Amino acid sequence: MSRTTVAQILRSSNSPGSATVKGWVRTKRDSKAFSFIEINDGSSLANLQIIVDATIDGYETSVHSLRTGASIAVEGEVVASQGKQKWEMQAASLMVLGNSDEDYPLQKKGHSPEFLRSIAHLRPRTNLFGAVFRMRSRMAYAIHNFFQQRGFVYVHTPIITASDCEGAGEMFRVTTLDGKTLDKSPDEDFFGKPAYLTVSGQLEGETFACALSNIYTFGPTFRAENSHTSRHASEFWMIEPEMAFCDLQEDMALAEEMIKYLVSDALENCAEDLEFLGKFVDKGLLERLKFVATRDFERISYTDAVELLLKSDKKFEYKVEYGHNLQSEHERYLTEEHFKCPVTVYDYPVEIKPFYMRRNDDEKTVAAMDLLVPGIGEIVGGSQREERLDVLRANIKHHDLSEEEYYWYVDLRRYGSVPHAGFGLGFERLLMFVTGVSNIRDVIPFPRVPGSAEF
RNA sequence: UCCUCAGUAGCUCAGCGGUAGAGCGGGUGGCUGUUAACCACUAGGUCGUUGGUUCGAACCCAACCUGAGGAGCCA
Repeated sequence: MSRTTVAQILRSSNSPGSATVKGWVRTKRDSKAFSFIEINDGSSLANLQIIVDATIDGYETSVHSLRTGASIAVEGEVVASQGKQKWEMQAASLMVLGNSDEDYPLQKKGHSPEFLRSIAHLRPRTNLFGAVFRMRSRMAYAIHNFFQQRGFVYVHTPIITASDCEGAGEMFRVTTLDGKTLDKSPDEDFFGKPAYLTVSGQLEGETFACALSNIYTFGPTFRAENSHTSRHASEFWMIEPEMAFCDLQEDMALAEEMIKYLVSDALENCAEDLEFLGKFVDKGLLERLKFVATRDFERISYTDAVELLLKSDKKFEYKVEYGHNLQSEHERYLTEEHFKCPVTVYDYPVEIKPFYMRRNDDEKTVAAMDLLVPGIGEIVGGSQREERLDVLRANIKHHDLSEEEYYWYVDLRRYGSVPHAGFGLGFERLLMFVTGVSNIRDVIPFPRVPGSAEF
């Protein structure tokens, strides 16, 4: 008989009749005449309760010695439960596929996220991580839906790249030189020049936007920053749409629309997992998500934001000053205390932003934007790109970059240049926002952070 | 890179200068449909590491390691 998932059984409205389920034992309660076994196969948060009478074949040898974590296959009749769940299974036969050693580390009680991180190979078997990673999968799917429905083309930008800097942080070097040859010149290395893991697919994305109009990337990126916070990882996934014939206004509108779309999709399709997360991880989660899905976001220029911060009674650890980046505490004040909703801050001072952002007519600011959300801070960063050849060239020079290195990027401005814009969305930051999980290491299957690349 | 806090049983923690403890988990047995089941018994620890102070250190001091939180950088 083919396998029925736990989710299929639990969600059926009529009695499903006889079925075979396979999964892992979450808990077992023995009585003299029978045992209750709860199994989970990851198809849903909830477990299926199975009643095994002691009269069943092999009860003494198999069921009695069954431990938490064991994998089993059970065939039986699904019947209405006398307990608090709707359905349960009366086992006709039970097969132990693999018992679990007695030192199985997952108990039938709450564990700290730090401990679970140390057993990242087993943590998807917990309610929390099952919920988080089902949602991660759903959100990835929803991201593709969002862009595909709008006619965006999915582009795979390279993971190994030779163009350095881009102003997006420290890079990991990729090399085949070993301990003996490490002092050799990069000319003799695998690619004939220094190569790195990408920190962003944006520049390559722009080349495709300048041909296919609307594109997006969705893939891993790497930053060798030595940052120790709950919001940074060395390897993370990023979504980067890029649109030709597009200005900053349309760019901001797309970012806001996207966040709303993803939050709505989660509410619609991850109800069971969200209910769990709202109960055990973040009490205000559902309320916040519903709020974000329905309410308009705020927008404020950098200049106005600075003024607003200066006028506020709030005491900040760091001074608010025009021309400086907004500190985390400033961003959080805007989104969490002042507006109490997602806020897009736009038109930043030219000095604090990278070379490719479009200079505004005031000559003091660039057409850049950051979308801030409560609890996380910056979740999206984007800009309209500089499409004017002479201005871009001057910027490259001003930032001490080599125009030769970026000849292909400059070429886009020589052959049919168009206004274009895009943004980057940190996938894990989105997941933190949508799941209420407060540490980035708990929304990525195997986190890589400075000093740690286990599993 | 900087600042702060924490490392005691498999897990969560108490003990804070005088012979190492609890709950949960594990093992064994019992049990009336249980649901983080219940009851009884039981095994389990170089108290993160290395030095120092002391008659005596899990406890005081120093350095280091690991983890967490925050800052910066960013997504």
